[in-house]
Amino acid sequence: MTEISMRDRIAAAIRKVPRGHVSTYGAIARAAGYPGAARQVAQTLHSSVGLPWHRILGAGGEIKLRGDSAMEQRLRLEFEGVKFRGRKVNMRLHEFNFPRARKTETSKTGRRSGPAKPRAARRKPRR
DNA sequence: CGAGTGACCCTCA
DNA sequence: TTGAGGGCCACTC
Repeated sequence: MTEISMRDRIAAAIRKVPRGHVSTYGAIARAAGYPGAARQVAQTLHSSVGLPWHRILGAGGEIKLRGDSAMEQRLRLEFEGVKFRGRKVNMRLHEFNFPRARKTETSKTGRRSGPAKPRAARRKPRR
């Protein structure tokens, strides 16, 4: 059952991000159960309302927005106590870790410890 | 039903 | 560190 739409699930993950913390599209997508669906996270933020969209940043903690939206997001985050490091956010201090997300904890290299799911379709036509 | 788009991510050089 | 390329997935026209 649980015919939950992907957006609802993503929205739920976004709502789990507490104030003063931030997350990335990829992290939200993974926490929602859709690894690689980072783009859908962005669309969900656009379609859904009432979500802390300003707490969602791009990879590396950089704001991928443009124009006034980017400025607003930055202001909102700073207002919540998020520190910015130049144009990027200091994820090291505010990157939220999802409770359900079991990413095998990155050791130290920060890389994913092997593809839990053999993405066979990840073939590269070498050109 | 097909093609294009998008508040993106990851990997390699 | 920065830059470029390829891939993923849902929604819209």
